[in-house]
Amino acid sequence: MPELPEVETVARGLQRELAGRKILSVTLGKADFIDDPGTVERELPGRTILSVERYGKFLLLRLSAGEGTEETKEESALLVHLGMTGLLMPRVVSEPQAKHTHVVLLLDDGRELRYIDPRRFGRIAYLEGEVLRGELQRFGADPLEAGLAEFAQRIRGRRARIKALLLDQKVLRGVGNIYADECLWKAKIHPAALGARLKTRQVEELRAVLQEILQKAIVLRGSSISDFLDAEGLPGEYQRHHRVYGREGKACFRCKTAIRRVIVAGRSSYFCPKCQAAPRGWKKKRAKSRQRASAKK
DNA sequence: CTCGATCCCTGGACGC
DNA sequence: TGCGTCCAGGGATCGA
Repeated sequence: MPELPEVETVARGLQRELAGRKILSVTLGKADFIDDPGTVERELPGRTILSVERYGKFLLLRLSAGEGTEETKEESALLVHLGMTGLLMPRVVSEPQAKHTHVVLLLDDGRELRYIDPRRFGRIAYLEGEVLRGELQRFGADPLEAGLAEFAQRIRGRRARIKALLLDQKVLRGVGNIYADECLWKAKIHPAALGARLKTRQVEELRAVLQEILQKAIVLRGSSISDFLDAEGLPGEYQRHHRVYGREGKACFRCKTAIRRVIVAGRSSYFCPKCQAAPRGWKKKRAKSRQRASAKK
């Protein structure tokens, strides 16, 4: 599941491989996850990939201006979200296509950029000018760049649970379920804690831990827990450093207490019940909602 | 504003 | 071997 470190890894690989390459043609398979397939097919051929950047969990392929629009010089880009199972990698044309290959961009060097995504939870969109800028503005701060003041304001100004805030791309762009749990464990904050209730000290710690863990994960080329591969087709290594994610029932690395899993913000959340103290009222609230759920049946 | 529920989708795990 | 069922989860959306 590609989150910030995985997308950063792919972006770096693609930048190395694709910068300066020209797109000759576009072939689409199943296109139900593409914003406007017709626009993608029409706009991409003839464009040069200027650069590949990460923006939150998106890959941003910056493109040269289209023909006939030289005077407007509108910036344009192909946005690619890998969803849960998306892979984006250049392959030589002769190599057989993997199953679930939905987008193929033929390049001017004998290779093609292939988008493979079994579940099609990803998203692809060609955007330019004001629309592109508007789309990018919808997202919150990059967790690696956010200063303490901005970070604190984004977290403490909200009453939602910290897990929900970390996953909310309008608050911070790029954090997903795995790194949210890893960071909360390291910062000793319960996933159901309310953002507004966090102490100054905890907010500072959380920001530091986020940056430390994300940076470390980037160095190790991300986490490959199901099927993530980078632009070269290589898995990441950070899954070996996971401390809580996917470790229900196993001993906490700090205190040996059994790691537990609860649903917070609709997502599996792994935490240590001893290191990460539950907020007031949380246990009662959970019991109640579980009662409701079983009464329904 | 915040919550939970529901949908999208396929592959893998599991039970029989 | 082959079913059926459940689960994984990022994000959009909707009603409470």
